[in-house]
Parts: sequence; C-alpha cells; structure tokens
Amino acid sequence: MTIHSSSKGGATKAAPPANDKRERILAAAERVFAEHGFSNTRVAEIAKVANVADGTIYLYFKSKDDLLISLFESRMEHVIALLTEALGRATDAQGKVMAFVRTYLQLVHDQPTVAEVLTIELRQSSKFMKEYANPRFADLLKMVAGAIAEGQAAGTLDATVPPQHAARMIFGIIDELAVAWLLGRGEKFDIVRAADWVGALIMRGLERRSNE
Amino acid sequence: MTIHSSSKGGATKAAPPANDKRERILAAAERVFAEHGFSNTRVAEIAKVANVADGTIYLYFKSKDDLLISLFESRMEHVIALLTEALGRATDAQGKVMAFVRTYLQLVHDQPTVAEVLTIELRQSSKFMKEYANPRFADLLKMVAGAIAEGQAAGTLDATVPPQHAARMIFGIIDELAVAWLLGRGEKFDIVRAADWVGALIMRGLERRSNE
Amino acid sequence: MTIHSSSKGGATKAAPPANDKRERILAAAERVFAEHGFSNTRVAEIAKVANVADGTIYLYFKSKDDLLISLFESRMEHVIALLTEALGRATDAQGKVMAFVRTYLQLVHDQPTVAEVLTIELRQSSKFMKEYANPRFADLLKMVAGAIAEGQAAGTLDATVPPQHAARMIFGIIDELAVAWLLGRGEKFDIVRAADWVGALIMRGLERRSNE
Amino acid sequence: MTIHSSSKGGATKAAPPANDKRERILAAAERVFAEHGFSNTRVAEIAKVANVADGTIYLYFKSKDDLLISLFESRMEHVIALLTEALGRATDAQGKVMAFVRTYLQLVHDQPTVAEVLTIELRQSSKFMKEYANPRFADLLKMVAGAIAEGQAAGTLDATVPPQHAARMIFGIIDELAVAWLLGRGEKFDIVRAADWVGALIMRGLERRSNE
DNA sequence: TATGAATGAGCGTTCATTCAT
DNA sequence: GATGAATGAACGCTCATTCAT
Repeated sequence: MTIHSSSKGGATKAAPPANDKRERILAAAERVFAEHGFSNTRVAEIAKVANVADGTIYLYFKSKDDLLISLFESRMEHVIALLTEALGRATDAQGKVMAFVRTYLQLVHDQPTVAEVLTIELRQSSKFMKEYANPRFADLLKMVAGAIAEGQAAGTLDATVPPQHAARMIFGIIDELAVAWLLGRGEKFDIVRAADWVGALIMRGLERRSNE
Repeated sequence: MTIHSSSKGGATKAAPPANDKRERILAAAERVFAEHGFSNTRVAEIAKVANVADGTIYLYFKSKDDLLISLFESRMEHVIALLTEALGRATDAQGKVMAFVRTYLQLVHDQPTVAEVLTIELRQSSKFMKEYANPRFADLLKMVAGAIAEGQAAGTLDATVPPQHAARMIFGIIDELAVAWLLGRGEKFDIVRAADWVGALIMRGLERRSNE
Repeated sequence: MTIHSSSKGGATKAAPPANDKRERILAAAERVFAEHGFSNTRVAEIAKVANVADGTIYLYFKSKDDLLISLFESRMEHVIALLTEALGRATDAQGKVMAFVRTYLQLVHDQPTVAEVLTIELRQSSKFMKEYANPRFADLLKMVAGAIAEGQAAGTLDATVPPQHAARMIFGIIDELAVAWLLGRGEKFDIVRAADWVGALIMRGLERRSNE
Repeated sequence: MTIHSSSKGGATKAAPPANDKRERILAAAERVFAEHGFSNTRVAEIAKVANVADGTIYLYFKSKDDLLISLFESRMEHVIALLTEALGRATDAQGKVMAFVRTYLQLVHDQPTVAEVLTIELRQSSKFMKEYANPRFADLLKMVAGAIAEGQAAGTLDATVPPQHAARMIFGIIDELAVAWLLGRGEKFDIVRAADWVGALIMRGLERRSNE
C-alpha cells in the first residue's frame, strides 16, 4: 500500500490553475524547510525553488511565519483525511488504534518531506509550537483517544490509562520512530514494519506471559 | 522523592571558582533558552542575565551553538548520572526499565527548565539535532535497550521487539509526556504519576486480558 | 465670496470623456496626497480611490513623480487663472497686491485639499522642489512683483525693497499662514480675515505712527 | 558678523571625546539629508560619510526617524540659543524683532546645511512635521510674538495684528527668503542684507508716506 | 485601452562576533 | 582575563513599475 500525495484530482489538463503559484510556493517551502529547517531558510530561496519572484510570495502569504502555518494546514488537512478514512475502515477499537499507527507510519514512509516538516522543522518556530500547532495535533490525538475510549467502554481495552494520555503515549511512540527514521534517512530500519512492533508493545506489552 | 540540582556540592571552599563565570553563563543560558527558545534568544541577553559582558561569553564558548551544545553536555551528564544510579538500584530488567521511566519523569518534574531545554529548545537548532545530539541521546537509549536485552535473554521480557527499537519507543512515550506536561505548564496532569500509566502500557499492554 | 473648483466648465457634451480616467486619477491623487503625504502614498491606493487598476495610472502618467507634477500643473493652472482674474479687477498697485493676498487665502479656505497639496505635500518630493516647481511658483511671484513694480513706478508704493523680493516676502507671509491654518485644521484662526492682518502689516508696517 | 558652529568649546585637545561618534553621525546626517533629502537618504550612506559601520548608528539612535529628530533637536538648540542671546542684547521691542530677523538670516548664511535641513528637508518627514516639529517651531514664534506683545503693550508697536499671527507672518517672510536663497545656492541675492528689506517691509510697510 | 498579477531592486534593522583597551 | 563599543553581513518585506492577457 502506498499513500499518494494526490489532491486536485482529475484537473482538466488545460491551463495552470489559479492556485498554481500558491501550491508551487507551498511545495517549495516544504522542500526547503525540510532541508534546512525553518529559521535557516531564506524566503528568497523558497522563491527561487518555486520559480517565483521574492515579492510574489507575499501575494499569497502574509509573512514567512504565515507561510509555515499555511504549509502546516495544507499538509495536515491531508494527513487527517487519510487517517480518518483509515480509522473508518476499522471495525473495533483495537483495529482503529492500529490503523492509526500503520497509516501514520506508512505516510512517513511515503512522504518523508511532509513528515520531516510536520515532525521536525515545525518545531523550530516556537511561536508556532506554543501558540498554534497544539490544536491541530490535538485533533490527531482525539482520533486515537476516541478509539481507546470506545474500546474501554466496550470492555475490550484495559482501562488503567486514561484515553487521552494513552493516545499521547502512542503518538509519542510513532513520532519518535518517525524522527529516528527520518534522521537516519530511512536506512536504519523499515518504518512500515515498525508498526508491528508498536502493535506488540501497546497491545500485549513487554512483559512475557507464561502461557503465551 | 525529589531530584536535586546538586552538583557543585561540597566544593572545597576557598577554591577560586575559576569556572564561576562559565557556570553562571550556562545557568543563564538554561534559563533564557527555556523562556524564549534558542533562536529567539540573544547572546546579549544571556550575558545580561549572567551578569557578564557580551564578549566574555566568547572566552568560554566558541559560539552561540557551542554554548547550546555545552549546556546540553553539562545537563545531560547530570541526567545520565542520575539514571545510571537509578538503574543500578534495580534488580531485574523490568525494574530497570521502570526505574528509567520513573527517574526521567521525576527529573522533568523537578527541573523543568533543564527538561525544557533538553526536550524542546534543543530542537530549534537543526544543526544540533542532526549533527550532534544523537550520540548523547543514543547513550540514554542504550541504557534502556541494554536492560531490555537483558530481560529478553533472561526470558522475562517478550522478544518480539528488537531491544533498541523498544527503547526508542519507550523514550518516545516519556518524551511526549514531558513535552505535553511542559507545554501545559504542569497544569494538565501529574507527570510523576504518569509513570504508572507508562508501566501499565509497556508492561501489560492495552489489550484486556480475560483472566485479569 | 467663494472660489469654485469648477474648471472644464461647459464641455461639449457627448464628447467621450477620454480624460475621465485621467481626471479621476488626479482627483484621487489630490485626496490621498493631502491625507498621507506624497511619500507615504502608495500608487496602489491612488488607483483604488480612483477606481482604476494600478497599471492604468501608467497609461496616463509616466511615474509617481510625474503624477505629482501633473497634479501640480493642473491645480496651479486653475489657481493662476483665478489670481489673474482677481488682479485684473483691481485698479491700482496696492489693490492688486491685496487682491492677490485675499484671493490666495480665500482659495486656501475653499479648497483645502488643493492647498494642502500645493503648499505642504509637494515639498516632500525634493526632486519636485528643486528641479521643477520654481518656474510655476515664479509665475505667481511675477504677478505680485509686477504690481509692486507698477506701484513703485507710479510713486504710490515705497521703493526700498526690490519688487521681486518684496513679492517673495509677501508670498512667504501668506504661505506661512496657509501652512499654519492647514496644519491646525482650520481651527486656530479665520484665514480669510487674516488677509486684513496681511494688509495691515505689509502696507502700513508694524511700527506705530504717532499721527495715526 | 559671523555665527560659528562652535559647541564643545575649548575641549582638551586630547582623545576624541565620548560622543565623538554620535556627533560624527549627526554631522554626516546633516550633510547627506541636506544633499538628498530625508527619504532619499540611505542610512548606509550616512554611515559611510560618518565613517562608521551601519549598525553603529543604531547604538546612538533608535531609528532613521529618531536620527532626524535628534538632528533637529541638536541644531535647533543651537539656533534657539543664538536667537535668545541676540534678543537679549536688544533694548526695545522693535530692536528685538529685528535682532531675530537679522540673526536668523545670518545663520542661514553662515550655516547653509543646517538651514537647509531645518527649512527644507525636515518637511519631507510628514510624521515629523505634523507630530513633532511644531512645538519647537512654536518656541521660535513665541520669541517674536513675545517681543511684539511687549511693544504693543508699551505703545511702540501697532496693535492691529495679534502678536502670534504677526510673528507667524514675519517667520514666513524670513523662511521664504531662506528657501529662495538656499535653492538659488546663494547666488541670487545677499541674504544678510535682505534683513534690511524685511525691516523696511514689516516696520514701515510698503505704502508710501507722503511726508517721507 | 484596461487590467492586476508578477516582478525584483532596494532598504531599514538586527545581532553574533570581534578586538582595542 | 574581562569589557562592551563597534562591526557588517544578512534578511524579511515593500512597492513602483511592467506586461501578458
């Protein structure tokens, strides 16, 4: 399975659509932020990569910060859509949690630049992290927490850990795996298969069962 | 239990504190980085807080980046010492893993500025993240991985997940909890007690056992 | 008495107002320059106020500077016409000088935006002040200087001061009054009546006559 | 008579005093503003002329605007001191007014760059003109208005024109003469002798006395 | 003619780092 | 060692002007 960047579906092959420039700038920003990090990125370089004049960026975005936030919005929207869809296909709580894990890791694998921006570079704008990003990340967490709460209510999942904190911990796991994989440039391990490790850890735990 | 900042402990009095300035600068940097973040911190402000001239900082550190790295080294040394000691007191593998988790979270609780710098602000220096930090974090991971490997060898821990990856995942959990707690300014939950959640999750798993 | 903006009076009707746009742009420029000053005015804002596209302005004017100069020309033409007419109605030299003063101050009163542009904002374009404006202002001065020279020749005016310098000084007086009145938003004094002060000052002088 | 720039009187010939740089920057700003006007002057050029790094300017002045205002303050202080002294030496109201006129015009003659900045370039910063300059210019006007009021009270000066407006008109005269002289690069007439014209105009008036 | 999206040169300001004292 | 005034490269953003449609 592979997750495609898609978007803009079957556009009429004709003229470059209205938001051609805007999307080109976002794509350039994604690439350059991923490579150099937010604060080491010059607006001028994004413009160059997007094949656009410096000033043009300011026709579509209010500031460099706004560009970062817009990029986040744009990519996150896609991520959330994918995850929502994946959870929707699962039938029980456990399946939903694992669907989240698998889809997320698959996405990191398929779109490493997006992942790099979302998991690493965005954190370089503290303003962003502290004032803006949380609500969006919160949405992700709620998806997982919701599934866990469901499972706990249905009695299929252990209720020791409050759902939202369990979700947070699970997110910590996959985020850490993503960072490790990205910083290791994908050479250290197979992040898609890592989903199985996550499954083993969070579902059955590390402790050995005598009767297993 | 509380972890003390200690260090400097029973220094032989008199001793001309040659490193007085150096430590003052590190302490100032810790405080200011934690408050404003790395890239929003001006070297001049660190100097002011340290009660030292701007230029003096460059007598002890090669650059702003070097100051960050030195701060990391200094604080990490302490963290590693504490963790090593804690693991030493544990008798079995499971105990060691939990000792790591508990001690780490306790440390976040007791020294939030240190934790903030180590878990959040350091990541704003991509140079740091990508080129430097890993080896040190790797030491932390090895401590946990070692304990897990031990347990797996002894047959007390499940061997599904390779030790180093299990360690990484566990670190992800506590790191995420730390970030959440720090960004929530400690008001959202009790991070010391969160160790129990971690224990429940990683030892027994989320899945409910019929015979439990 | 009131001076009307008029101009362009009974244009042959029908005539496709080719210069509709041009005049709209000039009017917009007058208004915006008067409000924000020349260098704080964006061409884009003039376009907006004129209800015209940015680029359209460049179909009628070579540059922002040219727009300013054209505005000056256009308004000055009107001012000169009014003053010429007023001087024409006067019979003697003294009457002409006073007609100039009264008409000028009345004009400031009736068309403050025009006055603001002519007396204040134009001075923000040094290129304008130094390279262009003089010839036009010179025309104004010549009107007054001519009347004074006449009076001196006729023996009704004192010949101590060379006509062109006397004219300059008189212009300085009314210009200063105009500036003061405009910056004070017309609330400080009655600029129309100020003509009497000017009359008193330049005709009889400050010094008290024993037999007056 | 000549007015000297003086200041800093008999400084010990030793080391360049503390405010060496600040004064050098002000002098450079005076020169460059006079030559190109405020908004056409680049901060970098002032720095170059002052033989100072760009950033140094910001050690002494908060912004380019602040530099302009500081320059105004600095030069105006001197101007006011000179005028105050001159008025002090006069014995009667008429003498004071004429002392003001003569000293002011002499100053324009002796320090044309200062005059150019004060009378022409400062007006290019509308913020300056509208929000700041008035109070200072008001001080100048008050000096003259005070003298006139005195004379009116003593019965030696005609009381037709309210003192503050008479002062304004007189200021308009000398300001206009200054501008004309400066823009004409001093080649058109002798501005020092122009004081006599002013005297003739404002004291005795233009009108011819039969018994003169 | 008219449009307005696009351009890109230009500039004020910041701040890590240096160095004369 | 210690100082802090001085440096100057670097960069985000603006806005007059152009030009494809």
